[in-house]
Amino acid sequence: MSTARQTRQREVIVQVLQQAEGPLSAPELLSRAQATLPGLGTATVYRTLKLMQEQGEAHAVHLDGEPLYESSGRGHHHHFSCNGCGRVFSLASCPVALPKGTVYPGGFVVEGHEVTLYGRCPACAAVG
Amino acid sequence: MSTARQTRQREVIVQVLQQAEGPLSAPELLSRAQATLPGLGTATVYRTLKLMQEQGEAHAVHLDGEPLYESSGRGHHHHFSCNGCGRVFSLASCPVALPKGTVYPGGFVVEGHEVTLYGRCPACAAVG
DNA sequence: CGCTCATTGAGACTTCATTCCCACAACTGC
DNA sequence: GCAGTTGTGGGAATGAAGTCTCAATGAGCG
Repeated sequence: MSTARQTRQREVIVQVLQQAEGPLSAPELLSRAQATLPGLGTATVYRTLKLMQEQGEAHAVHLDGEPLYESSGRGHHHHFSCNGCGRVFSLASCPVALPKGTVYPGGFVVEGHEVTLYGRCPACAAVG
Repeated sequence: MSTARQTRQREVIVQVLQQAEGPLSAPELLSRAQATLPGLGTATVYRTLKLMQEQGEAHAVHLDGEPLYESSGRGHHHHFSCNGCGRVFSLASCPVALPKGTVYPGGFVVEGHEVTLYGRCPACAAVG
């Protein structure tokens, strides 16, 4: 049995992930965490991410093939990918009404769904 | 200026892609095309795929990080990923009513969307 | 038919995300 | 504070997707 230890690096990684506006790529997460903890290494980020995923504290989403990570516990939500700056945001509301068990024409039984919206984030929309 | 030539391999690749039940991964596409054209190489599949994308005849979608390719010209549609067999299907109907230009709370201007449904395909639902 | 240039196949190579290795550092219980 | 174990950093290693090289092949115009 391993006793998960409380370290400065894990603390920072978790914090960065929780304060992010949406899911982050590993390099982005690393870069943001290094602002607080300059010596932080790649391996540690991945290790911590893996640990968090095993404990259900975080999970991975893929957007256009990019692997992104976000902390769990935000409930049902979807993502908004900005065509301007490329950042990804989490959205609280869900534009889809598809209760689990809905059957689609052809006999497809729906158990879950994922939605990604593309467009302009507030900042990019303001610029034009 | 290059004159795009009509070759047997391109013909087969295009056909396989058009007859597929949904987007295919490159290896899957390769494998299906090899049923008709045994000697077909990886490079040719990627080259043709790239060519088709440049000409708007095909495009890539990413599902859980898997890069999949499908032929264009099917109009607005979404995908259904089977939790049983892992295959991906194209669905004609769209469960989302989000006209381009919709503004989401917070100032997010929607320009497009992508939906993926997860569940059981007809075959897997029948089995249990 | 003959020629030229696009295309092909095979495998080496590149790129990138992620993991491994290992010596050193740092938690935690005592 | 000490011991012992877990965590860390960095660079090498791995694995997978896709691209490149190059000699051989073949499409298509004249």
